[in-house]
Amino acid sequence: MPELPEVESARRVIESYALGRRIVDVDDSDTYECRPHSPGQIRDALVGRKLTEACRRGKSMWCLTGGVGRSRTPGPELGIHLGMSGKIVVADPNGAETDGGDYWARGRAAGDHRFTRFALRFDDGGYLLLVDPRRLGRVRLDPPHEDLGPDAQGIGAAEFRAMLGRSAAPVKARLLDQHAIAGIGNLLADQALWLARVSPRHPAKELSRAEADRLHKGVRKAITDAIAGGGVHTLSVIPYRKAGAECPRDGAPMTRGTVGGRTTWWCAEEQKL
DNA sequence: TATAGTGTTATCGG
DNA sequence: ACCGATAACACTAT
Repeated sequence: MPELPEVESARRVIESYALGRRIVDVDDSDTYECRPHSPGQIRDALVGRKLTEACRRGKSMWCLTGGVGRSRTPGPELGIHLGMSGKIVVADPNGAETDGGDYWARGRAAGDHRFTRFALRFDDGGYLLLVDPRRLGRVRLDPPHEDLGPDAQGIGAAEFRAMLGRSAAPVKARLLDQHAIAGIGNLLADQALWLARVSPRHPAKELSRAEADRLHKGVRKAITDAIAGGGVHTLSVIPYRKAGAECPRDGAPMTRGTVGGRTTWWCAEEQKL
């Protein structure tokens, strides 16, 4: 689920609804989601503070925190990664919930907290939840962010070409490498490659200048479209990632394969090596 | 019942 | 040490 567009939606939910509310309790008892912290460690670090800012780079989020009481000394950062199935839910004092969009809403009734793995409770009675069925998400204090590449949403053409660099890996694998460029996931990569008419298996370092620039534009457009549409599942080629589907541009059969360790669909007619 | 999956990372071989 | 490929992680949906 969450790729850059979904994480950005979640960040905006936190920014709009969770900042400035005093934290009075924290449920950090899920030792898998909160590792390497021990239960109570995150609670002890956050109780009495407020979230003051919601930040994002690629698929990683973190919140800045203020001092306890009137103290000017800021608290630790609260890092949140949504993993494969995570979603942020914020509730107002009346318990009315807001989340980052409809990407996980299907089949999951609001108010079902079976999969809540982490929770902040505010002094007004509202709360912030991380709901994550697969438990591949992460919550941690003071997460490192310097190991991420430039954010895919704002990257420039020259920086994008430099990122492709001399990598011999298939270009899709390079797009998925968060150290090289942060925020692109499996579906965003397939959409961007399809928009640019570039084969996912094309070695990154062998792309022509024109191909690299088309791909850069494809990445930017895919992200913009996904944020506007409500998630990566709304991107135009995604419905054609299935057996028997035909490319919506030229009608050629869609090809399935594994690239960069992930299931990949592309139009072999338009996206040639 | 078996398999795939919108992510990350430890591990292994080159 | 770097690079790339693969398995593993936890759990649901098909």
